[in-house]
Amino acid sequence: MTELSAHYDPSDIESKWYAHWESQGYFHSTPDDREAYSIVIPPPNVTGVLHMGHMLNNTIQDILIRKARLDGKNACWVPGTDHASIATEAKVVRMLREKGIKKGDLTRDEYLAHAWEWKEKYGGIILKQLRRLGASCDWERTAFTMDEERSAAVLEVFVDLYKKGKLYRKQRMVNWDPKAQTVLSNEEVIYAEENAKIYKVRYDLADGSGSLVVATTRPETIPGDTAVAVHPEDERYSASVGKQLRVPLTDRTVPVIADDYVDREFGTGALKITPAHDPNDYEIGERHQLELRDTINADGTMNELAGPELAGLDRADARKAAVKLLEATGNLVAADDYRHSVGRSERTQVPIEPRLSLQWYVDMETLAANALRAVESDEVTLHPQKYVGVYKHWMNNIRDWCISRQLWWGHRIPAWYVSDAEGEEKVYVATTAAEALAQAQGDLGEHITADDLRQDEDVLDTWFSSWLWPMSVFDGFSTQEEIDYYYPTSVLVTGWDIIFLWVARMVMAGYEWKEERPFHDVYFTGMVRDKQRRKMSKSLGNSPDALGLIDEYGADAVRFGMMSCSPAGGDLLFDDKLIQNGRNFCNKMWNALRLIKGWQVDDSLPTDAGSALASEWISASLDQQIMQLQESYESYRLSEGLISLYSFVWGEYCSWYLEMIKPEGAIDRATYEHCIQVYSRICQALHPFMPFITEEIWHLLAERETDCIVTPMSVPSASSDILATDFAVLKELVSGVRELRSKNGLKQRAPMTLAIASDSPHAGLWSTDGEPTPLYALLARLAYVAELQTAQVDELDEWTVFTVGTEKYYAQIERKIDIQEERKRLQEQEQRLQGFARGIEKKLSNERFVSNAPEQVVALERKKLADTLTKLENITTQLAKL
RNA sequence: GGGCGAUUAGCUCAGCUGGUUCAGAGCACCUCGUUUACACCGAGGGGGUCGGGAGUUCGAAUCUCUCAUCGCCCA
Repeated sequence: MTELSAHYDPSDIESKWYAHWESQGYFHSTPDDREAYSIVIPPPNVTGVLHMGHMLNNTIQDILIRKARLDGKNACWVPGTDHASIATEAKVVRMLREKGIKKGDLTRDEYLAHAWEWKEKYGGIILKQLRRLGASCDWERTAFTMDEERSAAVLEVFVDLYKKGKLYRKQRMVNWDPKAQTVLSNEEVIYAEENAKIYKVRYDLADGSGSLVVATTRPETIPGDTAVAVHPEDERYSASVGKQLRVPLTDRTVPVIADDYVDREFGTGALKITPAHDPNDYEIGERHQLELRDTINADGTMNELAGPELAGLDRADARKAAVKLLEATGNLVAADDYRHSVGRSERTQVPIEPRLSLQWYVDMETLAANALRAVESDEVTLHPQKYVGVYKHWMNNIRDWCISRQLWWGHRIPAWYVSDAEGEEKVYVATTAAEALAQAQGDLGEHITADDLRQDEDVLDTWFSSWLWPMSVFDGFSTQEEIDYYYPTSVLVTGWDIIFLWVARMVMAGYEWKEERPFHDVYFTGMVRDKQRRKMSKSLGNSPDALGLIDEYGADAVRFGMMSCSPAGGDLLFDDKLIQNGRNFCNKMWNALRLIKGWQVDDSLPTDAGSALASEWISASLDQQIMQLQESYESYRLSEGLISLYSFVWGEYCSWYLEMIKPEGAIDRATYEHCIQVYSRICQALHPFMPFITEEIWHLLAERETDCIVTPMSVPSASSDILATDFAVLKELVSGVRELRSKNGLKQRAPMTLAIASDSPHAGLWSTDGEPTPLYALLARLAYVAELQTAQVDELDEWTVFTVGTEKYYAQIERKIDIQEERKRLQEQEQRLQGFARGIEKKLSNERFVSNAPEQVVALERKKLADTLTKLENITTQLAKL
């Protein structure tokens, strides 16, 4: 076991253990008698590749699932992907274009065949990549939102909502993406300030009595105008209200109407109303029963209603053309620079076109009420809590959910349309065409055939399948066994940016179909950003290559780096430095292993008292550490837990304990075994965070039958800290001696003789009845102390004095210290302590403090004061000696 | 315009229900060190009065108000 290399090399070790764990079936779960602990993965897009956000998110899930496994629970982490309608459609269309195929030339079925082919070939790469990270998913359960079970669930839910009257179809103003030719949800529209022009256009009154000037950023929509609105109290225009205006570029006239929506300060105070192309105008149009003139086609080109000059032009070109025409007719009064917020499609980046469209909606009222109550009553707990406010605000201002998308890739809406005898359209909603036909026949007569039924062309919003995910992955809509066992899931780990799109909707669905929350806790991760706080994005190119990082530093190092700096809900400002810390930590642990494995064990050696005491202390200290870690888990403070473990391993175990027991020659059996036992427990505690290196060290420490990943860790319920204070003094004294050497230019290992006043309360720590204590043995070893004398203070005049807490220690050394510096340092310290003492004195002389504050607090203040006064005395002594 | 949240060392952040020696960590910084686990290291050190102001309290980084700055969400 002497051939361990000086540096830890993760590459082979990581692949070796992942394969081993998988072959042992540790990740697979089936219901049994144990308590279930389940997590469903936030399904990444099937088109996705691993990026920093996924790594952070999935590391957290893996930590929680591994911890549950170590706690002896039946841990089940279900992986999968979602079909990502828009993103996948974009990829497939591009692939087809490269092959010279236009989507428009294909039938729906032909197109879908290509899409599935693409999905089988390239989709779900990300699931393979997650293995590199160490993700212990139950791969046998891998689900896809468009596979058979999940699709069946979607259709069933759609039909159910329809039967309950919670679905409706309505003409509404929607966010239309003319490039993708689909509706977008508000969340898929990104608003940003952009430079544009605002045009002032003159509209003449039809009776020739004058004109109004209207301000608009969209002159191309003028042919769609059906009114001009002014504020009812705007005196500038009160005479014009009710009159007709000639619409420029057309031969139509429209009325001037009064509506208090109009902002008198904005533009000219006269607003052209285009109900078919602006959501606000649409509402005004409804109030005033205005005509809808739709002048723009689905693909963003102008139609014949826009007039012969504009028809056929794209929106942007039409705007330029309209400006030219307005100039020609003399109606253009001004064109000023203007900065305003423009909404663009998250996917295609083109400006959103507000468009009237017949869409399916979910009535959210009752759904939202349940979801609101769940969070308010803490049935579903959000971490961190600050998102509760955001969540409630949204739930209280809920809007109906538009679920149809004008795409082919996705779940086709299970609604069939038939025209009845009067030519009126009838809708039949059913999970199958046959059922819909039966309904239609029952309703309209046996003469109706399958050919008369026309299925809705649209598919459902991808979120309409993901909101069922915690139920559908357990096939909860057709079988009971698994869902009864695994549902509700334990925790959901996701980004706060999809709190409405996904989290809230899952809560709604849970109560709607299982009458139960989908998860107990929600852990929101922050966004991964770069050092300048910019979001990681492909276009900025500021995102490191996730797999590249794993290749370079190892998965454990990457996991450590990300987790060490990611409080719940807080952003992670990514820096390679973080990952390097992780690598350094791995190396530290590796070298601790090398040290231990390099020791010769001599069974004939007795255990010395110092080592025995050190072992007792480190075990108690680890107990404490593990209890603290447990609390960190319970409150989802994973970063905190990891950091404190890290400090324990590096600081307490390596820097103090291993140095305390490090033998000159061979080591005794008991100390050796103890040190290995403690290290093994460390491996278990650290395993969820850094699974690979802990498994490796676990097996190198000792021959074992079991793997670290499945060896339950005992969590102490209480631990003794009686040794803690003694060891705190020991450490302080060791540091004090080291500082003394450092300041006096002495070699760290030069033997030194110390003394302590015989009446010092510390005296008993180092010797009893003239015999050195075990603690002294550790002091001698760590600080290279040759002797510690107990003497009367007046015998120590020639010695150098230094302090440990409130106690004076003396050292027999040759001073080489910079006296000026030291005096300055001590005087500064003196001043600070004097100020501190004054503060406490003031507090203690305040009668109200003494009578109101708890006894303990007052006693503590008294002790603080006494200690401070002692320290001041010590400083006086030290100064006098200089 | 409405809502949510933030402001603690050079940087990134802890500090939970106000009180355990005038605020902790990691990184960065400074000094020293390469005699056998680790320079992906060891030892030591410097650095902040908790955004400004007011208030509640015996006592506030921690509670309240206010101002300022920033971020996010929604209009």
